[in-house]
Amino acid sequence: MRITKEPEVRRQEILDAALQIFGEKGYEKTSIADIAKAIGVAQGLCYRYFPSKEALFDSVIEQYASLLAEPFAQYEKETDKPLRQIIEEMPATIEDRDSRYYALFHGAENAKFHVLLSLKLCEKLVPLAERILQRARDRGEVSFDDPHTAAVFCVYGQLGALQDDGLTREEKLEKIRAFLAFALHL
Amino acid sequence: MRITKEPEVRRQEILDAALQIFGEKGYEKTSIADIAKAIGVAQGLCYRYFPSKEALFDSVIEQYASLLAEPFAQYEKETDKPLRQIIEEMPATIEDRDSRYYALFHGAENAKFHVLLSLKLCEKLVPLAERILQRARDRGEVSFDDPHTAAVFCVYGQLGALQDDGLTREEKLEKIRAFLAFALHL
Amino acid sequence: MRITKEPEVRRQEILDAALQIFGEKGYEKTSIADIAKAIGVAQGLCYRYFPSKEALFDSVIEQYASLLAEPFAQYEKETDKPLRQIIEEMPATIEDRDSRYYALFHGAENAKFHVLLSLKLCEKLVPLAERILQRARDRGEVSFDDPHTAAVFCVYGQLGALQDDGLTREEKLEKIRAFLAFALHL
Amino acid sequence: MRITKEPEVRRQEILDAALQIFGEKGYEKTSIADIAKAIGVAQGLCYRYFPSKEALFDSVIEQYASLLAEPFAQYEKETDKPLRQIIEEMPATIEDRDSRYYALFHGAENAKFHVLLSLKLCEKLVPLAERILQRARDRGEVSFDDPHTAAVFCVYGQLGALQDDGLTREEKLEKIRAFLAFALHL
DNA sequence: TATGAATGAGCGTTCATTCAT
DNA sequence: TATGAATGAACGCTCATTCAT
Repeated sequence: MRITKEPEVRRQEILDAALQIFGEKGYEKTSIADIAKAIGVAQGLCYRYFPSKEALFDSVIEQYASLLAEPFAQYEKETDKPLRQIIEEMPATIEDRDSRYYALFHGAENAKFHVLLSLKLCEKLVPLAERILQRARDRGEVSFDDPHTAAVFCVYGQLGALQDDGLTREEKLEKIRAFLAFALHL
Repeated sequence: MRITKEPEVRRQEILDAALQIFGEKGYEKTSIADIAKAIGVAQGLCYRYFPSKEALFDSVIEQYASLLAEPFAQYEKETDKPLRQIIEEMPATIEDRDSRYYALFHGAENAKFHVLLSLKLCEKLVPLAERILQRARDRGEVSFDDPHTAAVFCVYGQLGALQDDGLTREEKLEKIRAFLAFALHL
Repeated sequence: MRITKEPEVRRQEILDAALQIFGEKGYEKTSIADIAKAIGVAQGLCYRYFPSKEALFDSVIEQYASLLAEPFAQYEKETDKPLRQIIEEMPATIEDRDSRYYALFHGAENAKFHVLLSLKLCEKLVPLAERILQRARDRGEVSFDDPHTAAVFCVYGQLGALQDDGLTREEKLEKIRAFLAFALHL
Repeated sequence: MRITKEPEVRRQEILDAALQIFGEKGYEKTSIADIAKAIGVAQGLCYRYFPSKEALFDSVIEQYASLLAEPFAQYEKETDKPLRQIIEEMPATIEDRDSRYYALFHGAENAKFHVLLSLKLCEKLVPLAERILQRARDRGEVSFDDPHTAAVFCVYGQLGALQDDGLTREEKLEKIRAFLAFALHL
């Protein structure tokens, strides 16, 4: 039984399955056969869309980090709220979409996948955060010299705080908000 | 020709070789055979000391992160300098030892190794930074509510800033110092 | 040079080679590489057809025991001869096909293989023998209470007698016939 | 800590542990290391007592089959009861000692071990059974031509009957007794 | 007699990748 | 575009066995 689909559709199908399975089992323990089987397709077909397993993996990380960053990018583009309010709302915004896949990312097996993805996401969030901080500075809400470094600290510091064990997600977010308000002198 | 060594010595020998090679080629492209060959020993011997390749890898990360954290731990234990001065000196201190192995960590192949190691290092640095911040607060130099979260942001923010491309190491460090002084209200 | 075959054909090819080599060298001393090499095929291919070496071995035993039992199954289905005559003819019938592979089964190396196969064969022969004895009883030729146990003794006793050393095959068969006639009160 | 023992004691200690573990895990999945560890001894020591793993295995089978046969050998040497009574008592006699280790022999893993041991045991029982039948014939209780073949059928038939599934041990033994009485014309 | 670190060869297995169809 | 049998290279790992102590 041979089902033909639009190349873009097939490509996305492979990416979706790969995300799922890489997320569950990690890079090494996932085989191309696993991915192909998950969408009911011949192994060879994956190689028409991605030159190698590693390239597929990188595409997955790239695309999924973008997906996770997207709602925040939207938010950043549209908002002109005061920074204090943004900090209040931001984490919730980010997590909206995240939570859909959140379950995947906390096994023992896939810790490395999680880490790689988180870092990629940070990379994408930094310029957004930087723009927000820039505008806040332009409006006189804050007064640091270097919005880029400030953005880096905000984003990666948040990563670290979320990584931290021992608290509920909600508690972590509350602490993040409090510290950001302090550090940015709001 | 059979050379017998003290178990601890052999174990460390394996760990050292593994660090070297994992750092050069990354986890997957490194085989146990590579490591064994590097120290002129039978493959099987590695399995007397580590139950699996993954366990060996984890031990390498663990030990090397400790090694990198050690000088800073020393520094933290002995110092009672004002926070401002610590920030001035700290990065240099950390990098002393780091630089010895620094060359290993920036290939394209081993990015994942680097990332994992950095994160492990951050884990180890957070409690040290926390203690320093605590003491500074006790001395009235700073006034945040939550030294733990502050430490997390300092350490992970620094990670992000060092990860950032496009600047020399020295420039990055300068920006880190500046932002820390600002964020901690010094 | 890549030769593709029908899965069933390939599967059988592997089974045949495996029988040959397991029979010659025994389970442990046979490697999958040996089997693959014998049919000029990549090792990995064996794992498309059998999930493990042990599963392959079991399939070999199973299939070959069936093969050896088959002529006797034929015979059982068609015959309605008196029991006395069946005993006279039976061993010869069984051994027809057996002898084709007989050479394989008497090295020192493969004793275990032989034993396992023999036992499997006995398992398959018992129900056939039971049916024969049942019919003989229905015809009043014999008069035991429990045809199943009788069949078990006939089949396994024969196994023991053939296993026994020191006589030619023909002599053993003659003794088997004589004892069966006696034990069944013919 | 180095404990020296009489060679014979050590040898037996190794045999006992090997029986235990071969019985549990089967030949292949048992390593010399397992056996050595079980008695708290260095691997190398096993090689002072047995030239190879296979030799150790064979010794285990040999010795344990003898152990199992021993009570029946005793019985055979001392008894001059009528055959009918021997048949009544025999199975119980055999199983006395057997049952001590019986638990070991019915996993899926060690089926092959069980089979090999059973066959070895049969080998050892045949001459005993033969002597008993011989004496019974001398006393005029039975009247077959060939006591050897009769013994073979009795012993191996019993093996098959015990191997058979679906009945309790007690039921099997009852059927064996009944058939033997019939087959030997008692 | 006993140790246990070390060997070294090999094995089962996996899998990314290819290619004839 | 899609299949899936086939490849081939390697890899993690095991283990019987040895040997310096």
